[in-house]
Order: sequence, then structure tokens, then C-alpha cells
Amino acid sequence: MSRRSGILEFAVLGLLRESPMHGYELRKRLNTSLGVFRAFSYGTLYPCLKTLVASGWLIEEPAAGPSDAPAPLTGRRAKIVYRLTAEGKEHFEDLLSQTGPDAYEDEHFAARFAFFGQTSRDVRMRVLEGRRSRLEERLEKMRLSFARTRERLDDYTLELQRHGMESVEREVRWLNELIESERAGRDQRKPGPGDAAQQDTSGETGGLPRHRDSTRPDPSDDTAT
Amino acid sequence: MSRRSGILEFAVLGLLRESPMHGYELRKRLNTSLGVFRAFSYGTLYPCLKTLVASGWLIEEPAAGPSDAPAPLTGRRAKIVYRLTAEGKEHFEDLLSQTGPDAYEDEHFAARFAFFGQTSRDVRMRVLEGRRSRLEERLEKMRLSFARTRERLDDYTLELQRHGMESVEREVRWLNELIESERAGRDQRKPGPGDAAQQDTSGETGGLPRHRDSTRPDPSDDTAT
DNA sequence: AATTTCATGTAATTCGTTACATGATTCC
DNA sequence: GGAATCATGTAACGAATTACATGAAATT
Repeated sequence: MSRRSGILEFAVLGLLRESPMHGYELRKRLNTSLGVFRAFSYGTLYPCLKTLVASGWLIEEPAAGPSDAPAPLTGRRAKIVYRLTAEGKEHFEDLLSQTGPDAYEDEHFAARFAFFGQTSRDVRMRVLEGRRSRLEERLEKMRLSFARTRERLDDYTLELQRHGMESVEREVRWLNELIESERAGRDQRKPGPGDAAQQDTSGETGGLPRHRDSTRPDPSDDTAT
Repeated sequence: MSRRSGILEFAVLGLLRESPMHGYELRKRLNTSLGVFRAFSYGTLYPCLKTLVASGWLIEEPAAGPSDAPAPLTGRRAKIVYRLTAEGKEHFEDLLSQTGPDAYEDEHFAARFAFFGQTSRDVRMRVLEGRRSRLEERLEKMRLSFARTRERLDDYTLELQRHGMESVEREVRWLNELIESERAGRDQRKPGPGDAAQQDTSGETGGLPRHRDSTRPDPSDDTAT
């Protein structure tokens, strides 16, 4: 039960849905798919993979050598390829279409959004609207708090709060555009590489309603630096 | 050495610089001063206060009763008021004017910004410019990564990244305006209440360059809810 | 009298990172 | 043959949360 993260688990499932991969590659892909707002290290990823295997959502496969020699297992370190099971696929789709309260939090939402291509417009609409409600709640609280404390706080603190509110407002406008797009059903969408999923008409024009951290020194990965 | 947080420590020092307080009140103030982007629980705050005392930056004082009875210490739970020492004050000012690499990370920067009123324009300028550089670096990486992966990723993922970049760009514009303001010497502007600020054109007038999480169920506190 | 809010703390748990340990493969 | 990068893992630590434990003061 240790080492679960929700987001990591979800993203791993989503990436493996496209194609089987081993851990090292998975981490690189994670950091470009989610990388803008989230990064994970091996110390998190490998243990997480183990628990996903234990849950029956993944299976480990010995990697094929460059020549198709029969999986060199002994005497050298195994290179493990992870493949999504049918149960794993099902679980991922459950997660993707879930609309519990958590589904609309910043990172949860961003992670779901990154895999929107793998779900139906119906689900996308619900998630986008749920996210919007969450932000509007947040905004309401921020406005109240701002009104209550504006007298007592100095200008820089106030400015910080004002800008925070504007950021949230901006995200709400974004969501409005995305929702509009979904509703209009314009899809110019080219399916992702691995694609999968009947993602017929989907349409969307807007984008990410989150931006978040990426504060960390960026252990991202490939090229760069 | 356990239980330190940098940001929490810094903010506690900054708030106590204004006036002595006990832990309970401190937490409330924390969540309105920094609350937009950061919240702390008692489980973090109280142990942190202990280490600050151990470092000599705070001293504990028994609280005065409502009547000025001499500090009812025995037989009932002490209500501890924390007061900043001279060393603590000095340490806070050091922290505030420090320009190490950490100083420009999202939350660090926001925390410093919230206490900008307690430092010199000189320091403010350096921090704002440092922050801007950091964001420009970030942007550069994001653009590279975007260019490298745009072929392989599906539209929603791409949109997520695009919006992320726009958010950072927006923050940079904000910083530019703040820096302009500081340079012009209008730093005591009070855009808050009456002003309402720049509707559309002219963008925003100053403000927080971060907005961040506040995902948590908001243990904020007072009124609200 | 009961409930809420004030007030202080500790223990267990969660989520994650960095540093370490190990070794194969590929490029120069 | 040496460096970089691919590849997999573990141990120690860090930062913060939630749930628990306790109790006083104010409000209704």
C-alpha cells in the first residue's frame, strides 16, 4: 500500500496504455507529458511500478534483446518492460471518468486533462465543468478573504492576493473557452501517437487551465540543460 | 534540525516582526498573508516555533491574562506568546535580502514578495529581476521541450503545455510592470480599494507573479465556510 | 449545560526527494 | 578503453498532513 500517488499511478497507466515501456523511458515520457507542472524521480517511480504490478494492473515482461535472443535473464540485470493488463486498462478508464471531489484539484485536473484524448466528450465536459465550479468556489473564498483583510494588510500582500485572484479568473475564462469548444464539437484533433480510444469528435481549442509549479531544479530529462 | 520549512520559518519571523503573537493566531495570520498560495497546519507550525526558539530567534512569554494577573502558569495550560528577538529580527532581514538561487523559486518568491514592505527598494529590485530571469530560463526550457515533442504528443497534452507557457509569460509581464513601478519610484501606490486597476488594456499594474496551488481543502480558517 | 472556538501539542502516515549502489550498452 | 547514458533499484531523509489527545474560555 505504500508508494501510491494518485497522479503518478494515473499517468503511468495512461502512458502504458499507448505502448509498453520500461521504467527509464516511462520517467522521461512522464516528464514531458506532465512535466510542465510535475516531475517524478526514480525513487518514486520504481516502487510505484511494483505496486501497480501487485495490483494486477501491469505485468512485467523481460525485454527482448536487440537480436531476438530469448530474454537474457540471468547473470545480467533484467531490463523490464511493463505492459498494461486488461484490468489495468479498465482501471485507468475508471479513473479518467471519475468525478469525485479530487478530480478537480489542480494537479489531478491537469493530469486528467493531459489524457483527455483517451476519453469521451461527455466525460471531458463533466470534468471541465467540475473544474470550473471548483475554481469559482475558490474565487469566492478569495474575494471574501480579500474584502475582510484589505484594511489590515500592506500593499504588497494585497497585490499578491489580487494577482492570485486574477490568475484564477484567467483559468476560468480558459475553461469557458474549452467548454465552448467541446460543445461546438469542432474537432481538428489528430489522435495521439498510441492513440487508442474512440475519440471521435472531440474538439477543443482552449487548453490547460492550470500551470503550476515546476519549481524544482527540473530533473526533467532528455536533451535540455 | 527537524521541522524546518524555509518558507514557514521566514513567514513566522516576518509576522512576529510586526507584533508578538501566540501560535493559534499566527496560523490564522499565516493563512491570510500567504494563504492564497500556501497553508500550514498546527502539526507543522508548533514544532517549527520550538526550533525557532532553540535557534534564539524567538522567545516564549507567558501570556498576560485578561486582567493583569501575573501569568497563570501552573495548573492550567500555558498560553504562549512568541516574541522576536534582536537576533531573530536580524536573521529575518538577512533572509529577506538574500539573493541565493532559492530566492526566486515560486513559493520562496511569493513569500518574500508578501514582506516586501519591510525591505528596501534596492532589495526589491534585485529580487524582482532575479525572479524574472528565473522565469525566462524556465520559459526557454519549456519552448525547447515543446518544439522537440510537438510531433509526438496529442493535442490536449500540447494545449496543456501551451497554456503553461502562457502563464509564465504572463508572470513575466507582471514582473516587468512591477519593476517599472519600482524604478519610477511609485512604490507606495495603493492600488487596492479604490483603484480597481487597469481594466483591459495596459494589462495589470503590478502584483504577484505567482499564483499556485491552494489545492488543499483549505484549512484556512476564520470566518469562511 | 452544551457547544463552539481558542489553544497547544504528539504520533502515525503520506508523498516525495537525494544520495547511494550497481551494472550494461553505446559512442567517441 | 573511457565517458556518457541507459537502466534498476534501496536507504535515509524531508516536509507536511491528518488524526489524536487534551483542556480552557466564551457564547448561546
